[in-house]
Amino acid sequence: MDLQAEIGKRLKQARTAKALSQAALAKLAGVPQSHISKIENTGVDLRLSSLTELARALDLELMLVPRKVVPAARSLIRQAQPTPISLTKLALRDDLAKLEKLTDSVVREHASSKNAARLKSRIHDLLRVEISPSALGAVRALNEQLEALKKDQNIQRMNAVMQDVDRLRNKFAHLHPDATEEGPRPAYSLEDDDG
Amino acid sequence: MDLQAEIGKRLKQARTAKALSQAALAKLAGVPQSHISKIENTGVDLRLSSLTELARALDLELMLVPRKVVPAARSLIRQAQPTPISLTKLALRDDLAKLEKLTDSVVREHASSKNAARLKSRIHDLLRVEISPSALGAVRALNEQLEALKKDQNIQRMNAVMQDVDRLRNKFAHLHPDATEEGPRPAYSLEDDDG
DNA sequence: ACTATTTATCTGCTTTAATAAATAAATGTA
DNA sequence: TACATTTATTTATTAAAGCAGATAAATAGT
Repeated sequence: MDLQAEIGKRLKQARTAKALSQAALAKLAGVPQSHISKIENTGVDLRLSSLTELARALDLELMLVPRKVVPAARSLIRQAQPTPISLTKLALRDDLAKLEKLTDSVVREHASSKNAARLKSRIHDLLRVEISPSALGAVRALNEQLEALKKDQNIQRMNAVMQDVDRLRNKFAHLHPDATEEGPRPAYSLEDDDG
Repeated sequence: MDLQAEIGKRLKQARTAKALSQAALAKLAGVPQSHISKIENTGVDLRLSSLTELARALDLELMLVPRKVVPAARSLIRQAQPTPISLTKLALRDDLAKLEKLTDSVVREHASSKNAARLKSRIHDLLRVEISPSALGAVRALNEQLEALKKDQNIQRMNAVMQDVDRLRNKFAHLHPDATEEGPRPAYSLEDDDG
């Protein structure tokens, strides 16, 4: 990949990381939106002045670094980025929120069903447990099953879901034996427990 | 100072540090010499491609660094530079070489003078001692005196110089008592004794 | 489906870096 | 001083970024 494309990619990454649209960045950096699109997609042989304006707007600074220092500098930059695990944690949060919503939908659609009420109870038990980001896939699978249940309540599928819920809950309840005994502890947290 | 000028200055510094002429760098980087002159002196709003070619030729790399990481990165870069003390050591070497030359000149011009012969002997004693870079100023002052002696031998000035030479030698001979007893040990060395 | 937002693409014009040389001026050395 | 090397300045031309908008196409949300 050539440098222009690389810089363009880096700028796009930084922009999206700050949840800015191209138009918003255009305003901040004093560069037309159409130009930003080109820079991000086809690579442009930017002038220093344009690059530094864009960088400034994205809280970046252009530096000339001695080649032998580059690995160390890269390492510094990497440390300052959100880690993949943090991103997975964010994704897990989203999917757990979705799980709760889908459960409510299923219960609402099948209000008279005892099974539905039981399912809801199971799901809520699960949401009270601290779930590791490694369970992202399993949570997603549950969500898919619930989507299907929403459309068509099937007793067998519902039982299968409840079993999966129980299995998942048991997996993480064992890791935290106090979890079931404490009060309403949040099932997930955004706090950084790296330390 | 604006960024273009700053980059130009940085590039000049890197070039001279590598003892490259503008023409030599021009060849390495594939940029005309005339352009390099302009970049270094008036600042040019360079294109990314040009800047990276110049940087590459100077063992530098362009990086986009998050603002909060910049101080740390600067620190890394500073560590990778020759330290002021190393530069002072180089300067001392130059001035000691000059001292030796000037002495020879003075002696040559006043060949029949006993004082000149004595001075030469004193200077050679001094050059056999390990002199610290902190003595750079004193060595320079001696050189100035010798420049004056070259033009006009003055008995009083010569005596003053000899006293200064003795004083300087005594200062560093005390730090290394073995220096006067060992064989012809070099008076100075470029080796890095930081470790 | 409809609407709002975002991004990609296009047009026409201006500016300036880049290109290719040449040479004047400055600096360094013997 | 003479000569070699280095740097600064100049000329003419070309390419492409930059500027100013406008709008088509894609995406996201309800």
